[in-house]
Amino acid sequence: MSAAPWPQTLSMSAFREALPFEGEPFWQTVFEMHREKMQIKNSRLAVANLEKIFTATFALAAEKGFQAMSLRDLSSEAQISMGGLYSYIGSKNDLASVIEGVLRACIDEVVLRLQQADLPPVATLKTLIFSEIYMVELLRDWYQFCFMELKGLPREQQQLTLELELRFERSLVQVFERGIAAGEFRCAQPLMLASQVTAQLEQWHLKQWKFKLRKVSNDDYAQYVFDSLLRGLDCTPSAAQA
Amino acid sequence: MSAAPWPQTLSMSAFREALPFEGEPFWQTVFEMHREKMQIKNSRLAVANLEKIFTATFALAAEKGFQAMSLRDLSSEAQISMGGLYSYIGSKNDLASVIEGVLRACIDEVVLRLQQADLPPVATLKTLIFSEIYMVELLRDWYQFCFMELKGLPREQQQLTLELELRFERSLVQVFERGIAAGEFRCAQPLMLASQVTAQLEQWHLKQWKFKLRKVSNDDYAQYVFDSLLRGLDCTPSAAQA
DNA sequence: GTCTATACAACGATAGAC
DNA sequence: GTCTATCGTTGTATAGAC
Repeated sequence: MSAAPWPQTLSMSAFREALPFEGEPFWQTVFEMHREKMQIKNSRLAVANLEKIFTATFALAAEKGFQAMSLRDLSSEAQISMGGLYSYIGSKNDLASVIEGVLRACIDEVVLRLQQADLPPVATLKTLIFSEIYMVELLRDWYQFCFMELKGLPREQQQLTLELELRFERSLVQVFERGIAAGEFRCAQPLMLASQVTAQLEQWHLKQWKFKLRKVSNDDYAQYVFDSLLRGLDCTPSAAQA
Repeated sequence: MSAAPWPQTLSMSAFREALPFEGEPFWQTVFEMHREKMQIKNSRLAVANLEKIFTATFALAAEKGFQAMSLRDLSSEAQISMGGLYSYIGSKNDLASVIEGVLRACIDEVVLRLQQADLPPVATLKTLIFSEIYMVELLRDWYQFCFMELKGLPREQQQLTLELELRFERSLVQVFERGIAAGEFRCAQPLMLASQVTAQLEQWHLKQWKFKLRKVSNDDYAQYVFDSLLRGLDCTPSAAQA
C-alpha cells in the first residue's frame, strides 16, 4: 500500500477511489499478506479462491459465530473441498488471525495517511470521523468479524487491538488540546469525550440493523457524530465550516 | 419479584438494597425461573449448585467464548461431574437460553418499576442512566455473556433483544418530547440522541477494561453520560437540579 | 492444484452403578 | 443426587489418488 495524499473531498466515492480497500487490488494485497501460509503458487487462482474463502467465512461467522462454524460448513459455502481449503489456510485459527491482521493493517494505513495530511483541528476531527465511517462501509464484514471473534485470537493480537483503541482516543485528545490552545474549543473531560466518539463509531458497525431500519445513511451518521462532538467541545457550528 | 417503589436516592448502595439482583435471594429467583428444566428437588442444594454452574460458565465464556467452552471444561471449573451437570441443565444450548431469559426478566423488572415512579423529564433521564449503570455493575457477567453470545441463541430470543433496544430508545425519545413540550429541552434529532445514549451505556460494559484502566467509577461515567445527554437536549446544568 | 477417503481426537449426551 | 463409563457424532486435519 502506497502513502498517497488524502482525498480532497469528504465523500464515500472519493474515499473509495483514494484507498485500496475493495475489488481485485484489495484481494491482491490480502494475498500478499499471508502468501507464506499457503501452498498455491498461481497468483490469479489464489486470489480468486482467497476471496471465496474469506467471504464465506464472514457469512458463516456472522450467522452463527466463528467457533460454531465448522470447516465442513466453510468448505461447502465456499465451494472448495476440505482438502482444497488446507492449501489456502494453515489452520482454522490461522484463518481468524489473518483476518485480524489484514484489518489492522488497513486501519494503520488510514491513520498514517491522515497524520501526513496535517490539517487544522476541526478539519482533522471531521476527516477522522467521516473516514472511519466510510472505512466501516468498505470493510464492514472485517470489522464485524474482528469485534465478535477477538476472544478467540492469540493474546498478542487481543493486546494490539486494545492498544489501537487507546491510541485512537489519545490522538483524538491531542487534537482537542490543539483546538483548546487555539481558543477554538472548551472541554472539561477530553478523554471521556473521546470515548464517547469511539462508542458512537463502534455502534455504527455493531448495530447496522438498527440504522438500516431507520434509513440512516453513512453521511447522516457521520455528520451526527461530528455535530455532537462539536457540542462537547463547546464549538459553534459556524467555526465548523473551517 | 415484587414491584416496590423506586429508591429515593440515586446511589449504588440504594439501588443494591432496593433490587434483588445479588446474593442468595437472586439465585433463588434464578432457580425458580428454570425449575422445570432440572431434575433436582432439594431447593437448598439446587440453588448452590446453580450458582456454581452459572459462575463457571461466565468465567469460561468470558475467556474463550461459550461455543469454544466444552462441557468438560465447565464440569471441572464448576467442580461438578459431567453426569451431574445434566441434572441441572437440559443441554448446553439450554444453559445459554436460560441466562438470556434471566437477564431480560431483570431488565423488564427495572423498566417496569421506573415507569411506575412517574418522575419529571430530567429526573427520569437521570434515573434511567444511573440505574442502567448500576444494573451493569450487579449483572456485569450476564450482560457480557448475552451480548457476546446472542448469535448462538434461538432466533426468537435474538428478536426479543433487538426489540428491547428499540423500545428503550423509543421510551427515551418520549421523555425528550415531554421535556420539549414543557419548554425544557430543544433537540433536532431525538432518535439519534437516544442512540448516542445507548452507545455510551453499551460501551460501559463492553469496555470495562478501558474504564478500569482510567479509574473511571460508576458514578463518574453515569454523570458524564447524563451531562452529555443534557448538552444534546440544549438543557442548562441549572435545570438539571430538578 | 484439487479431490475423496480417512485418521483420530474431542464433543455433547446418557445409562446405570452407587 | 452424584458419579464413572461409554455411546454415537462431529470436529480438525492429512494422505494419497487423480
